[in-house]
Amino acid sequence: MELEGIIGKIRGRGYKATPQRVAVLEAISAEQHQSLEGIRSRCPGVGMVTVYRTLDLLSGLGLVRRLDLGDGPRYELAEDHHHHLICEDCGSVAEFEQCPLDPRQLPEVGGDFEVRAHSLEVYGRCSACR
Amino acid sequence: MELEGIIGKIRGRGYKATPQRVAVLEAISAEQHQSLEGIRSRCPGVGMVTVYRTLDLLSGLGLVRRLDLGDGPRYELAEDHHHHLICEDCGSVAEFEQCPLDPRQLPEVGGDFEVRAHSLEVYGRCSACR
DNA sequence: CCGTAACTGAAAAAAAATTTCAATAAGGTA
DNA sequence: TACCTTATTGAAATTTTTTTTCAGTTACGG
Repeated sequence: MELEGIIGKIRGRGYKATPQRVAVLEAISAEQHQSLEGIRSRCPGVGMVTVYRTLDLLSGLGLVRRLDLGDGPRYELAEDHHHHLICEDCGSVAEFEQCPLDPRQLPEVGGDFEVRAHSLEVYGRCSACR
Repeated sequence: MELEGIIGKIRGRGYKATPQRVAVLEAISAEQHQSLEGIRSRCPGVGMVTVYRTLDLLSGLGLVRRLDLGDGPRYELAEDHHHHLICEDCGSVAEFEQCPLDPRQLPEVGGDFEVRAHSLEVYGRCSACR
């Protein structure tokens, strides 16, 4: 759990590491790609408004990623580089680490676009649904 | 413009090609990755509920893709295979055709996951913002 | 410690999405 | 062509989600 590092980044950028923000962060780190509801239920003491604002802040800082995998928005820690396998039948989401991007081609795609990050979602059917 | 083909697919699956659905389809095809508001303003005669339902239907049929590029949901025709360059400064969205995925690696990522499609978003800064 | 600017949260408001249901119309059939 | 059946539409109401407001609170540098 690298929460310490993330908290350090929050402070480093001039924001306060309040208990509420830390609680939201812990909630997010408990499980990847959670719904808002899931996050909220993991930090019941934090007001809804603060959860929204904290997610905005952390997304803006690039510490948290916001996903749309079909239903409502989902959130996850942006620490590690990984991608998603989304089952179109049951909606389950799995992750995989091995990035199938060809690194030689990525810099070319954009011309003078400065690439900073990327996000890949793979859709299909999971083994259980086959 | 391949609307005829898409309309054929709607009918082929047993759904009716109503004027409202065609109007929504034309609105979507007018510009890629539009917001709901943009689509609505391009087919003012179609009620909001019908727009929502049509987008659900077309997404379900795989004819339209739903995106989350940062702000609200966006939609585009799913005909052609392309990906997105999203500028984190100004929010502009560009497309590119050349898919940088290594096709040899993709089948392996999922184990027994059956891959049907994928979606790639590249984040960074556009040339204008540099 | 103190002071201050950043932060929180309850309530209210606004925005977005969904449900309901009576009326309508597409598209097959005779 | 007229008809019939069933899918579809849309206005209104409802529900859900997100944002705004603002008075009170707190983190943290000095």
